[in-house]
Amino acid sequence: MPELAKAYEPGLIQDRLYADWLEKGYYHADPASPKEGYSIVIPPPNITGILHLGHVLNNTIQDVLCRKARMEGKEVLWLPGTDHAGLATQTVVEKHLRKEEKLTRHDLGREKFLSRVWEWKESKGGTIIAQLKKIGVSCDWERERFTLDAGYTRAVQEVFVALYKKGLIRRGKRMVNWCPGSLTAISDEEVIPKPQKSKLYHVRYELVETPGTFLTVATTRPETIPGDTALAVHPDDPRYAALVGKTAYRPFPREALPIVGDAHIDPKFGTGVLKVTPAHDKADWEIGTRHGLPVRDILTPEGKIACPEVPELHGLDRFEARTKAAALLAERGLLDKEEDYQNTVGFSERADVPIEPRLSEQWFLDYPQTDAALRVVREGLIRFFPDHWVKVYNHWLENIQPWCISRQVWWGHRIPVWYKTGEEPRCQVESPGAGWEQDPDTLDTWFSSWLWAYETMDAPTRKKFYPTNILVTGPDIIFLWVARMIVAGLEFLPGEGDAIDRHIPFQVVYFTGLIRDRQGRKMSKSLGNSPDPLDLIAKYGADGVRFGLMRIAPQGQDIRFDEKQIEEGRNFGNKLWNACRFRAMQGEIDPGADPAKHALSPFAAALLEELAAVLVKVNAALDAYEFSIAASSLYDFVWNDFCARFIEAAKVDFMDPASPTRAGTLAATDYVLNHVLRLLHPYMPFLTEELWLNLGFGKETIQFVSWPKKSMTPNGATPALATAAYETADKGRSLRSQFGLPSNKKISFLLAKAEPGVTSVHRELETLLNAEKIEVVAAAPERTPSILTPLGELCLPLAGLIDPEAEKARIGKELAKTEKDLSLTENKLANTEVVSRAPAEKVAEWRALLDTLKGNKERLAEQLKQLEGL
RNA sequence: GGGCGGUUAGCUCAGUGGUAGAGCGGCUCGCUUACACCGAGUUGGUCGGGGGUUCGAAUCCCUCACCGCCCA
Repeated sequence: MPELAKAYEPGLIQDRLYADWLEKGYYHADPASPKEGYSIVIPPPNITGILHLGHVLNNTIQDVLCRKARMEGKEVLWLPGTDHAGLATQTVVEKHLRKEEKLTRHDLGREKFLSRVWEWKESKGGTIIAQLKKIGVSCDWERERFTLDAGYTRAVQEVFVALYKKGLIRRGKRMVNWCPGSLTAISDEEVIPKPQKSKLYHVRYELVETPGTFLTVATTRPETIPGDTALAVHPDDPRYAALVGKTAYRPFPREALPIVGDAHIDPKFGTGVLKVTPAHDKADWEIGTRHGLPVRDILTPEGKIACPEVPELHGLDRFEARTKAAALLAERGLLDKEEDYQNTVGFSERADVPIEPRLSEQWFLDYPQTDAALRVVREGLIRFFPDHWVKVYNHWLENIQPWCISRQVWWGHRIPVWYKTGEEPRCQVESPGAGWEQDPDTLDTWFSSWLWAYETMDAPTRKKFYPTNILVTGPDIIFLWVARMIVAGLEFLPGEGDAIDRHIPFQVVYFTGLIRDRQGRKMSKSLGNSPDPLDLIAKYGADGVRFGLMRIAPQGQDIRFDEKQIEEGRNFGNKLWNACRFRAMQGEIDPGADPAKHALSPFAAALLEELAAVLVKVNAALDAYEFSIAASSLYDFVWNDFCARFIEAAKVDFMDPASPTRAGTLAATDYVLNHVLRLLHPYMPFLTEELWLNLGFGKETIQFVSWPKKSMTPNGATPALATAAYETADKGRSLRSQFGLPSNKKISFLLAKAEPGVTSVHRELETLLNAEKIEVVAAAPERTPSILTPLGELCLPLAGLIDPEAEKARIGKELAKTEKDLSLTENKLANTEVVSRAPAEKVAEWRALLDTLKGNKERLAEQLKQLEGL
């Protein structure tokens, strides 16, 4: 057996193992396999993305699930890939072009620009995939897909054509969310409302019929005044009802506007008078429609004022124009006042600029299958973890609006609609022939990723692996992606047969929490509070990062990240490494060790019981997707039960070749390590593989060794004695420390009134206490410090050395606590209400506690009495 | 405005009816032949406030406050 290094050094091991795993094709899923299938599709990261902690969390969870499934004997497909991210990628390449060559995409033209984007994609687009590999994910890389692959692209366009033919996709001139930063429409889901500090301008509109009198309007957007085509008031507003039907002058360009009565006006907002700008506000558009008002579009796509009649504003950016408009109003005596005001403004998710409601010609989809989508979740065919997301999902589907799917972007799936002068437009994938021009727009990237769960699979793969078992993603894309994928599955029926549960894209959705910084803030580039996972991996190893994150990520709760937690993950790996190393020092490991075949010490028996318990706990936790509970249970078992207690006690057997329980202790150790390595493998793939192979548990790999569901339970030995010995050691250590005796100094103890079982744990107790010897005596000598333990009265033979006053204080404190507990318990048992209503089981427990406390009280009182004599 | 989540030791969090737990940190010892990425000991909490149900509430109910997220 090769000697293990003194500390686990991940850097030396990870890359070598991962390359080996890929070379052996362990992660390639075989659709012809007779094994039960298990599948996950990765949420495709954006090709412009770089790895952040959210990816690490999300992908580690998927990896844990896949690795466990492999050990459970399933044929696992974890399908990876990337997303073309239309606008984001186009923006990155445009920026690059502008900086390097001072060119815009229009200078190059569509075709040349797109070939530049492809070049960029080939050289830079794989970054995040390479980074993902560093954390050890077990994806089937032979099936890596991209949303702009030829086949995928065709599928997206066919879906468009199919929905068009069903009449669900329509083109229309409507109010859309326009992003002046990236010059495209975006969907409602991509608009982020943000509170803004604005100003409310009170503007006076002169009444035409009664010159010299004014109507005051409160607005946050005076720059849109040139686009006003009416003023509106609530028809029942006593202040203004008489004015309905009259007219008022728009300040600039000066023109008479009708005053209309509209029940949607809130009389309590501002002055109760609204300026109506149908071209630049959704609500105003509706008012305009109701009253047949003209539409004046006074903004360019870039968000500049286009109104030559007002030369002061014409050509100005919308925000400059706002200030300028206010100044113009003030000059003309039409600005009553301006006041600070907080309102909510929609920002473009991508460009982070305020969106502009704008009338434009776009393609819209009326969602099909929304009822079915609600039903499959309501009926539990798709389960959400945590399930409170169901409400959010339902609310969205119940109030669903048409999806604006066209984008004024070049990089993406071009809309399969063709135009020719004098002909009706045609919707089809291929060009109808010469003279036909394709629609210049592309489709929303999500319009391609909603097919991801199955368009990434060929027919045999789909047959074996669709629907996928689980989707692991963030709740921030519940509408953008999750809900739409469900709709797509139900609409396009990619599964086999008629049953609806064969067509849903996944059976479970696990929503991860968000990773925040220590102050609870979102991680962001601008705050610089997002640590680079690759740095963390270099520092703590992939296993350390994985385990550290998983241990603190409770289901669906946001996580406050602290590097300390990753350090703990690394430390835990090292702990396990050293426990294994210590075992290896004791001789050959028996991979098939069976503790049942040997005489066991109480310590080995206790350990095996604890293993059995933790196994149940880990399995239950993982079945419920409670990853952090499983991880911390294993942490606790390995660190405390196995290392801190068992190994220390086992040293007696390890060092004594003649011990009758030596073989049993070694067998128990091997048996437990064998299970622990397997249980930890999904979390810590590299470390466990390295140990598995080095210790000789297996020759090939740990990755397909069976997943432990239950373990043996010992018989014969009395594990309770081990528990008593551990508790006795704790008390003794505390006692020695109170008398200032360092833990590394070998000292002697006396044990009076010893329990009969002591003999079988005597040597272990000496080891645990680091005692020279523990002498069993009939009675404790007077005037020695002592402490009550489950195995007897443990004394330090320090007669003459003790300070009677300090000792009295110590015992007194102990006695006081015991008395307090005692009276609490007594009172409880004296209360007939309690005794009659509490479960009998509890009452018995309290009675037993009462006896123990009574005994302790007597003995402590006796000790105190002895001290009184000093 | 509506909905959801949260508020437990200095920090990060467990704990869904029976005398408050872990890890980290702090403090004191210690390199005892697996591990200083370690060991031993120890210090930390009127469980956000108020009310209620109950023999008994961190835990169930009501209410308020504050923090975060989503939707309008």
